[in-house]
Amino acid sequence: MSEQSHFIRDIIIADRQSTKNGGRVHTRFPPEPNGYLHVGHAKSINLNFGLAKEFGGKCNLRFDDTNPSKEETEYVDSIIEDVRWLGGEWDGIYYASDYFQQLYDWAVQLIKSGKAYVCDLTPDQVRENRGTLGEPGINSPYRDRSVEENLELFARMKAGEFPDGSRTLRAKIDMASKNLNLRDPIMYRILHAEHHRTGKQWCIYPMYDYAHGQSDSIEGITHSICTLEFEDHRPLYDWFVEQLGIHHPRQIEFDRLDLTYTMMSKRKLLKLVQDTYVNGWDDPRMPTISGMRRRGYTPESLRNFANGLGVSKTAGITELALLEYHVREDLNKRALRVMGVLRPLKLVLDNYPDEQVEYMEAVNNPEDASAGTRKIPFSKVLYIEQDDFREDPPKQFFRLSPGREVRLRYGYFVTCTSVVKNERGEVMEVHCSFDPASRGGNSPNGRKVKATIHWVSAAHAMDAEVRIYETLFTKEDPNDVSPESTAGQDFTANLNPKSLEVISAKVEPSLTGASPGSRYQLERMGYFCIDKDSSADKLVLNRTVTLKDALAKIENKAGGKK
RNA sequence: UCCCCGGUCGUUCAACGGUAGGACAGCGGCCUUUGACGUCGUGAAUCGUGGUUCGAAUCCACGCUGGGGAGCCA
Repeated sequence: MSEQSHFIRDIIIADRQSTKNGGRVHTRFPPEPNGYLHVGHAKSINLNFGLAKEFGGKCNLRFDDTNPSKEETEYVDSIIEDVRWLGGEWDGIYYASDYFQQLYDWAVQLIKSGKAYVCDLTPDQVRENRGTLGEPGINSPYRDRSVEENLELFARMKAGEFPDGSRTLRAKIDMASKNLNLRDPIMYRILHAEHHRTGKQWCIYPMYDYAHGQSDSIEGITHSICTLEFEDHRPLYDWFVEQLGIHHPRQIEFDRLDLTYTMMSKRKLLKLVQDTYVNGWDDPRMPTISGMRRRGYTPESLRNFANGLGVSKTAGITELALLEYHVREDLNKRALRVMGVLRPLKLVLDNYPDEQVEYMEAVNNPEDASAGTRKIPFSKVLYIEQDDFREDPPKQFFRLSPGREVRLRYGYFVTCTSVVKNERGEVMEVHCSFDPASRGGNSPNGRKVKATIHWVSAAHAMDAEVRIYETLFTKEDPNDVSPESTAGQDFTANLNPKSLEVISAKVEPSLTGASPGSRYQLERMGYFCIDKDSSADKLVLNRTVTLKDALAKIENKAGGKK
């Protein structure tokens, strides 16, 4: 199973052959600490760390912390934890803020060479002078200040003599450029804010465009991989390092990950958290790395997913099904099997001795013989899944129904003899007779049954709270707010009211003491993971993902035909 | 209106002038003490029009179409 090649790998291979950078490969993963990492970042992490590893190079974890008003230490900590969990092995942790002094010195150098100037225009005036997509901008009246004046003003900006927004340092490039990023872009703005690392040491902060390339350069980055929206910034990235005459990393852009039914905008994820549409950044419904970890995803599954994505410049949208495929594949290999009944229906074996308890042997993981077996208590009164019984079974339904025989997994063959209903006509109890010759679920005489269902002994089962998750949004594109819907509607209108369902389930007693984070397959129901909200007397399970469900598919189709 | 980048099965990625292939999804068998897993099979695509060429998904031109771009955000 070799990885597919892609254009970035091809570029790196070509660069190594050309002895550019001395054959070195050095990448970086540069998040801004203004939120939690999400599955989209996993793609970038996988790419940057993966390429470095593949070519015997290095990858830095660098925080792009140039905007103190949005950044927090909490985010730095979570990002480090998430990158580590995903398996990223960084050469070092760096911060753009470590380079503030060097960046400042370089700015002075650009002023001296006549390539930068202090501009006194207000934000509104800057915007007006910038021109439009179709028309050129006009030069700032401060564009031709003398080097001396610029030097003095810039020093005073740094010294804190001016209020926020009153002045900027701009690169002197071309106000008529077709590329708006080249119309004398702002390099520094005044921000009297407390930075999470440098405190109040600085009151001027470099803009992304001025800080990023130079930070890459300082770290000796060879390939600066970023997402497509920075394509238009590349000429500016190149311009700065060329003017400065310093090491010139190559910026390469690729398409960011977009997933159906998933919101990737950090800003909007923040809104979900702040307005409590979800229970924090690590809510298992969130596409954040921490949310997915809590939900039960494994780092391997995320890595395999990211690896299988491919890298291109086509801005597309990946189906959520691909992600689910990778979790199932990984969990199938490693998750221990266990029986649990999500929506219990009482099943009574009329011909089973009242007080008898037998211990049935069950396989822990059919995919892994070394996982061994365990004993599960079996008795006269059991719980089975409500969905596994139908009084009037449709043609394709093979499970339990009046008169029909099925197998209780690892238990016995049982035949439904009668049902007990309440006054509303709902089935409250199912009565069966069992075949003593079928102990363990073995066919006594070659007799076949079409279904095997799971169960739990009523007297021995543990109660568990199970959290069933569906997609957070009802639409493939959460941002698709139909125009007819009243103005003011935003993506929250597409929130799925059924994204979380909490139910009381019955699980086999072997789950006693299961530790938070451990993952299981509840046979026939899906993969689950023990939530951190669990306590000694209360087990809480998150459903990571369902198993593929052939019956559901059949029924959906039948229902769809109507 | 201007600039940049794209357009290959439903989705995603490959094919780098020489047989359009994989994965997921779909469909249909087989297997099955999980309607799971596994396994076998199957349908399904080069945006259009010209041109270059023995030969074009690939090169060129024009058109169509999608994404990005006018933060003192990153």
